[in-house]
This record gives sequence, structure tokens and C-alpha cells, in this order.
Amino acid sequence: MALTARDRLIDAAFELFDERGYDQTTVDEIAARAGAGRTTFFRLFRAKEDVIFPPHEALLEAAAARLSTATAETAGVALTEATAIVLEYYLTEGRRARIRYRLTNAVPALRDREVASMRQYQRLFREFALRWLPDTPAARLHAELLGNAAVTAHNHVLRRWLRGETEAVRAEFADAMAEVLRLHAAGLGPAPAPSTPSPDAASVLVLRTRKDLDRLLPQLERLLE
Amino acid sequence: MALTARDRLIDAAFELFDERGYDQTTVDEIAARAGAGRTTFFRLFRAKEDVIFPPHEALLEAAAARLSTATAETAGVALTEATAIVLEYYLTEGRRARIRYRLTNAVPALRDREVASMRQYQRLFREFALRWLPDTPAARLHAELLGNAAVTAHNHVLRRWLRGETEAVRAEFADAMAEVLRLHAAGLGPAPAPSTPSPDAASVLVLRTRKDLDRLLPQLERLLE
DNA sequence: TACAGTAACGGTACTCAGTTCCACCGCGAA
DNA sequence: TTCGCGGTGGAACTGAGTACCGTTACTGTA
Repeated sequence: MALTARDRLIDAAFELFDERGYDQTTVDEIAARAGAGRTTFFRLFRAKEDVIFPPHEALLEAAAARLSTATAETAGVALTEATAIVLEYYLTEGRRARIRYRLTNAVPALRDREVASMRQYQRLFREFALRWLPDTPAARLHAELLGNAAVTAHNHVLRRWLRGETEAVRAEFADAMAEVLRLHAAGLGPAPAPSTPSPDAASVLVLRTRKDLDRLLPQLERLLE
Repeated sequence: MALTARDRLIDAAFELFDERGYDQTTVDEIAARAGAGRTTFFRLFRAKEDVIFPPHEALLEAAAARLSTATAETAGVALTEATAIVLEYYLTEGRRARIRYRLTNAVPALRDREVASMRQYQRLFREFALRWLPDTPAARLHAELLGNAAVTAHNHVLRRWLRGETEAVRAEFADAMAEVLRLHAAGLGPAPAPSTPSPDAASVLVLRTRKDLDRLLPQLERLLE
């Protein structure tokens, strides 16, 4: 099966933006290289900028679906994993994520769009946090802070990876989210301090191979003594 | 002294946007009502959107100036007051702040611009927080979280005021910033919360006791094989 | 096979934001 | 007066985004 027009347009856009830069590329040129018409481009993408951004609608839906299964006890894990869905998408993008990162740093319009799209996730997470909180002004502030903190942790770790500062993205993200949840522990759900970690907590470990475990075990035993 | 062309353009823009809406108003119409030319508009404002937004450059400078006087002991107060400078500007705007709030809620392009401009403050506050923190990955995350939290607290309270949900903006903002600083106390300045464990690997693995490790180890080994 | 309905496609022309170039005006200095 | 010179506005241009419309390709139906 041949690539869809949508895929061809995305390919063409990344190629051209990478070669000449964003402002130096017109929508006509993208459409031409993709063998499509201008009209088709704007039917498939609301604006020129949209062609290089992740499918945030789909990611938002996936994240919302993950959140919908949470209980008060697993809220922290759910938030972590919902955020991880977005992170995983970026990780699968490889080369494109790097091109986009360079472009968003260079072109103000793209950076603005990127920043603005984060707002959607913040809202989703805020509404999620509000489920477990009383309807008070203080709680609404807490919910907003937590939602923004989750997105901040995500972006922070993602940017480190995009800059080549780390390979252990998933581990760092788990660390960052754990820290976020610890900071906001007072405001969300039952405090994680008590000695019964939920069974889902294992998913936060981000150990991928047996070697990871061997490496971490000595540290763990020392810390837990 | 007559109003400057800049002031007349701002007045005209608020009037027209308020009367007809943002998309239904062209730059030519704004310039015409202000008795100026199109060229003058674009010399004074980089884009159509900019004409209704606060002078963020000046506010950023003022905030930075306030921050520059801080010591490690007064960092929290400095951050609060620097953020308050921005809040105070909005409070002096009165009617215009309300018009802008309605417009930014209705017009995606304006909301995006508004969100993007917040990023400047986040960066300023992050750099400020980094002054008092060691140069470690964990500290950089803390700095970013704190910077974003300060902006979040500001926006949260400001929006409540814009929606008419409160008159006690300054008091609520002080409360919110106090809460933010309390949450991030572990990461900034002298910690008022004594017994908080430092963020280590231990906080990620929700293991709290040696017994937890013994219990989970068999499962882990099985999973990782 | 022919035909009708429908959905996607692509071309054309339009509006308007933003840029560039240039001519003009007022004003102070030599 | 004449020479700059900063501020101004007009005119033309590029390109994003929209509206309209004719054409093509793919369905199901007779």
C-alpha cells in the first residue's frame, strides 16, 4: 500500500524544512514535493505549522483513556503513565523529533505553537487531579500546579534527551514524576509516605533488563537499611 | 500633549476588537481609526496580536531587577514580589484586561500568544532559582518546576480575578505563592520542612523498607528475565 | 455494463498579515 | 537656502489561509 497523502506531506515538509528552513519553504513547495495540491494540504492540516507536530488530539485521547481507569490510590501512577504515553510517542519519532526540536528553537511561530499545545495536557491533568480533591480554591490551585508540574517534568526530561544530554530518558522521567508527586503529595490523594506502596508502583521502576537490576540492587539495599 | 501614535493605535485596536471581534478587524481599520498609516502600525508593533498585549519586555526587566537584589535568605520573597510586579500591571489595566481576557478565550491565535509569553517569565524564574541551587540534574528540574509554579500561581489568581470570582487578588496571590514556596521548600533556600527525605533513587522506587525489597525482588527478577 | 451518489482531490481567485521599497514632510544645523 | 535625518505613509509584493467549483475515483444499484 502506498503512503497516504498525509504521510507524503509530512515527509515532504520535514525534508524541506530541514533543507531550507521553515520560513524559506512555502506550502506550495511542500504540496508539490508530496505530489499533492495546495487544497489537500489545508484539508489535512489546519495550518502550515501543524504538519510537523505530533498528533496531539490522539495523544490526548490516549492519555485521557489511561487516566479514566485510575482510582484514588493509583492516581499518581496513572498520571505518570498517562504522561509517559506522550513521552513514548516522541521517543519513537527518532530523527524527526530532533529536526522539530531544532526548528522550534529557531522559529518563534513554531515554539509558540509547541508551548500552546502543552496547555491541553495541563488542562487534562488538572481536571484529573480535581477528581480526587475537594472543590475548594486551594485545591483548584493544587490541581493546576500538579498538572503543570507533570507537563514540566515531561518537557524537562524530553529536552534533555533531545539535546543528547541523556540516554536514560525513561528512568529520568520516572525520577522526575516521582519527585513531582512527592512535592504535591500533600495535595493529592493519600500521602505516599505510608509504608504500603500500591502494586502498580512497580511500573515506575523502569528497569528494563536484568542488568539494570543487578546494577541497582547494591544501592537499594544500602538505602533501605 | 497629544497621545502618541502608539497610544492611539492601542486605543483603536481595543475599541474595534471589542466592537467587532479580532478576526473581523483588519490592521488597516485600526490604523485608519487611529489616524495613522499601516506602515506606522507595523513599525510600532511586530504583529497584529501584539497591540493588545502588556509590555512584557518592560515587565520582564522590572521583574529581573527585583530578583537581582535577592540573597539566598530572601529568594522566596524576591520571587513573590517579582511575580507581583506582573500581577500589579494587570490590575492597573482595568477594563482592558477584561476585554483581552474575553478575546484570548475566544481567539486561538491570541491564546497561543498569551501562553507563549508566559514562557519568558518561566525562564527568568528558572534561572533565578538556579542561582541558589547546585548544578545537578535534580536541581535543574526543581528550578524549572519552581519557575513554572510561580507563573501558574500568578495566572491562577489573575484568572480568578478576571472572571470576577474574587476581589482579594493580592491576598490570594500571597497565599498561592506561599503555598508554592512551601511545596518547593525542599529545593529552594533554607528548608522549613525538616524531616523530608532528600530526593534519591529511593523515592522513585516506592520501596520504603528493606522488607519491601525482599518482597518485590522475586517478582522483579521474574519480570526482567 | 451503465448509472447515480458521494467523497476526496486540485485548480482559481480572493482576503489579509507582514515585508520591502520609496517618496514625502518637518525640523534643526551649517 | 540647502543638506541631512528621523518619522511617516503610500504602493506593490509574498505567502498563509479560505471559499468556490469542476473533476476524478470509488462505492452501491439496476
